[in-house]
Order: sequence, then C-alpha cells, then structure tokens
Amino acid sequence: MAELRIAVDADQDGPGGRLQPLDEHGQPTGPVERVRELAAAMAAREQAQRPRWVWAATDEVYVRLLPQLPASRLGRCHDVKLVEPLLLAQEGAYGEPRSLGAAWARLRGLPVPRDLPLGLAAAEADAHAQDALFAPDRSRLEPGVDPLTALVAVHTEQLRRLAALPEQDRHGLRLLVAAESAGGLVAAEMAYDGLPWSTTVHDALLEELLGARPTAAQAASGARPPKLAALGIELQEALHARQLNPDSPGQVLQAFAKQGVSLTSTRNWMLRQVDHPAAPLLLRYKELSRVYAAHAWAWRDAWVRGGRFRPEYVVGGVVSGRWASRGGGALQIPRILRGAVVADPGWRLVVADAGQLEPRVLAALSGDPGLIRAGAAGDLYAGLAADAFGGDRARAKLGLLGAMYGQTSGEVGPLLAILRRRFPQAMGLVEAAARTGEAGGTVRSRLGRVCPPPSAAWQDATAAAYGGDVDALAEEGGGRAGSAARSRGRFTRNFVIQASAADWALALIAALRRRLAELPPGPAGERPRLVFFQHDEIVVHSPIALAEAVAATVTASAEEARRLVFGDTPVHFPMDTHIVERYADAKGGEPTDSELDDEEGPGF
DNA sequence: AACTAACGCGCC
DNA sequence: AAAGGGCGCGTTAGTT
Repeated sequence: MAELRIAVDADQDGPGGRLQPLDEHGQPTGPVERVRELAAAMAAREQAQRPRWVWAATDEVYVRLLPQLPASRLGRCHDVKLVEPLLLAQEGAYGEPRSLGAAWARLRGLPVPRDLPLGLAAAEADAHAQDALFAPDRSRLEPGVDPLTALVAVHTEQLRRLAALPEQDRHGLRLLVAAESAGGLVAAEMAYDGLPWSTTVHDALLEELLGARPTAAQAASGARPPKLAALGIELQEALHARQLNPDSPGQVLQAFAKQGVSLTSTRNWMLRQVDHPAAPLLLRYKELSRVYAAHAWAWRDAWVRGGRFRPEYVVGGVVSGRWASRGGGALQIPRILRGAVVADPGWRLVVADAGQLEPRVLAALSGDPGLIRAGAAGDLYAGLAADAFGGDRARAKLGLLGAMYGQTSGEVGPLLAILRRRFPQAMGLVEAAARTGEAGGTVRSRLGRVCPPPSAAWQDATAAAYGGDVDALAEEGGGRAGSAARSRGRFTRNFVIQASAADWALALIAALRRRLAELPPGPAGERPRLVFFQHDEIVVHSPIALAEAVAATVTASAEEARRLVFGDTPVHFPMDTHIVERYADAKGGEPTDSELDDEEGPGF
C-alpha cells in the first residue's frame, strides 16, 4: 500500500493553516486545502488516514499543535530539518545549515541562510529571527517564498536523495530518517508533558543533604546552606587551616601540602586515593556543593512548574545521534536527587534501562562469536571474565571499556592484548575505525549516520607530519600532530559504537511511542507517556492499571529495535525494567532476557 | 563590569 | 611524551 503523506504549513498567526496530500514520492495528489483550525483538521485526518505528516520542523510546527491535539496526538512525521543533516552527511557535506529555508536555498541556488542556534527556546529564537537579514520565521525562508511550496519541493528532493543512495545504505537511512523524525515527536512531547517532580520530596532531600535554604539575603552575601557550612568547618579542622576556603582549589592544595599530602589537583579520583581524614570530607563537600549550585532551590525555581520538570531536548544535538538538552541539565539529574521524580497519585513510573548496551552493540556490529557468547547468559562482563580473564569481572570490564574508548594507558594495555587474541573480530572492528579516523576518514553508525570529517586545523596539523604516513604518525608521532591523529582515532573508534547504540535507542523510543499509543487508555482516558529518555534508559509515566502492560510494551519495543537495527543478530538487548513510585527506587539489577516477538517492518 | 576559555564534575 | 568517547552547566581565572 502506498503511504499517504500530508504536507503541513501552519499560519504564523492564528490557528489555521494549509494541507496538501502527497504520494510516496512527495508529489502532490490533490489541491492545497486551507483549514481554519489546523489541529482539529489534522486530528480528523489522523483518525481516518494515518498519514505521515510532513513539516518544516517538529520543534516549530508540532510544538504549537500539541496543546490543541487530542490525547491520541499524531502518529508519524517527516521532519525536514532533522532529515536534512542526515542526507547532507551522506553526500559528504557537514555542518551546512539545516533549516527548510537553507535546504530551499540550496535547491534554488540562492544564498543559504545560517541556522538559528540548535535547540534555542522558541522565544529566544524568535528574538534572533527578528534581527536576521534573511528570515522573519524560524524556517529561515526568505520573505515572499511560499512556505508550503518550499516544503513540498524540499521534501520531494529529500525523498529523491534517499532513493539515490547506494543500495546498501538506502534501507538503513530510510529507517534512520523515520526514527529521527519520531524522535522529534518524542522530544516535543516529553518537553510538553514534563517529568513528574515532587517539590515536597525534593525539599526533604535538600533539607537532609544541605539543611535549610538560605534566605535571599543570605544567598546574596555568599552564605552557604548550614550543613555545607558545617562541613566546611570540619574540613578546616581536619586540615588545621582556620581560614581555608574549601571552594578554592589552590588553598585546599596548600593545606593538604602542609599536612604532608602532596597533590597536583583536587580532582575526585585523586582525592579517593588519599589516605587523610580530610579527603572524604572534601569529597562530600564537593558533592553537596554541586547539588547546591546546580540542582537545589534556585534550579527548581527556574525549571519546575506545576509539579513537572520541563527541559528542552535537542534531537540530533550530538553528532553520534544522542540527544542533547538545554536548560536544567536534564540529562545530568544527580542520582542523589532521583527520589524527587515521583509518579502522580494513582500512577507509576515504568523505568527501564538497556544494560551493557555498548558492548552488546559491539558484539552485534562485529558478529564476534566470543563476545556474542559472553553476553548470551546475561551479564556480559561476567561472561567475558569467565572466558578470558580468569573470572576477574572488573578487569574484563576495564579492558572492554578501554577498547571502546581507545584507552591504552595504565593497566589496560595488557588487557587489550588478551582481548585482541580472544575477540579478534570485535577488536578488529574498533581498531579499523580508529585507523580510519587517524587517516582523516569518516565512519558510519549501523544505520548510516556519518561522523564529522576532521577540521581544517586537524588537516593542517597532520598533513605535513611524517610525510603523510598516517600510520606512523598515529603510532609514534609526537607533538600536536600525533596527538591530534590519535585523538581523532579515539573519536571514530567510539563513534561506531556510541552512534550505533543511539540508532538502537532511537528505534526503541520510536517503537515504544507507537506501541504506547496503541494501548487502550485507562478508565478515564489516561494515557501512559514517555517522560524521560537518557541515552539507554527510559521512564514512562503510567496509570497503575496499565503499568504491567507498559512494561511488556517496553520489552517488545526493545526487541523490535533489535530486529530493525541489527536484523538477524543473535545478540539481545535486555531491558532491566521496574515499576516504581519513585525513579530512585528503580535499582539496577541483573539484566534479564527479553521475550521474542515477531512482527513486520517499522511502524514509525 | 562583561566576556571567554579552561576546568571540573554531573550524567550516559 | 603521552597515552579514555559524548554531552551541559557552574565556577574560576584571565582578558578586554
């Protein structure tokens, strides 16, 4: 069955807009239709036709529609602004502007408008747009260009470019395009729905950790919360330094030196090795000091409203395909505060993370039989240890992480030699990626996301060195050039894994979003909502009655993602799933195997 | 005073 | 000699 697509142009002012039906090649199949209530018109067509909605940018169009849509929302979309950089990278272009206006300008041979900064909040972006030479709106179209005309033309061209890709890349890219667009929907919805955040529990945690909140006047004069101040005094006593400012690394180093402890920095990993009573005090001080500065009362005043934490998620914000976020440090909520993420009364949190995702991705990518066997029983690192490290799980994990990140120093070196001997296909894959990067090349994720090429500065630094012998340069080249070559090797080495893991995670949330929408709503029409996504972990806020079904849906979605991204791999990506009232109660345990679930192609 | 770069540390 | 990937955000040190 040919897929119905509908292009959407929302009026800049007011609730109306225009719709145009398209065929699977993006060609119009009917006239442009003007509607007075865009959201209502789209909701009706969603019910009747289940089209793929085509628009300039989800973070522009869908964000405005969301408050007016029914709870069932919309199913699928094609986001021109998210797709454009994926295609540009296929064509060897990187860092080009990605807006509809930019794509239109390239198509027509016109001057290409710069992008607005990625992930800019709507109000801020509109302020920027006012100043810009080119465009009065966020699509960056020149005045006088019909947005719907440009959208239809650019969309058709994107489909043509997809179809023109080499056959071996086409399938993966089509999947990536669909998944990236679905990610846009999820990101907009997560920002709109918000993460349930209990001010009461947050307060209790802060009280316990820091004591009472300083008054505005106290805070202005630099006063710290009572428990932090008390810890500072303890630290002064432990170091016999009355005037010590614990926030000053220089003073702390001096004080330790006077106690006969010679440190080169106050980094946490260094302090953990120090045998002095002041070291644990300082570590605790720094931990609490960070909570106070980054995630305490001031943070909450800025980011929590109506019992919801509402950050902004930036799809495609990381070159590997991971999401970035803006505002409130959404992807860095300290574990110590996760108790404040509390389900509403009558609701639960379904918390699931993909245990040991990256080594499993390496196993699937490389097809290495030893690594596949190591992960088959559950704990991959334990399997690896039993197989090759005399049962020493810690060393097995250290070695494999070192292989994936490009670490060579310390005790990792000998571990790599063991891994090379026992898992030659897996090690061969990451080392080939490193060599490609060192030589200035690019690498691809499983679905075909391409890493950025090296910068001009990198090429200048490395081109002349060692007479162009990149292998020798990376192996033994000193100075900036050798260091730059090795650094890029570590980046491309990690990219193939991190970006392929991001492919899988994106397919996971796309499948999960669709499957959650297919669940029957609760008795009062309540719907489970995906409220958090952090690289390899998701949280669904669900009515209690649906929580078990949601947990099963997560498992099925992980299995769907496995099949879509890795085909017939024997590797599984088990989700560790918990139904809890508080995020903090979802303790990580041993991974369990997902159930098999057969079905047809991607529905997102 | 306002800005920038480097650093450290939170998360994965 | 140096020798661990990706981010966001707050602080500090240095600059203008």
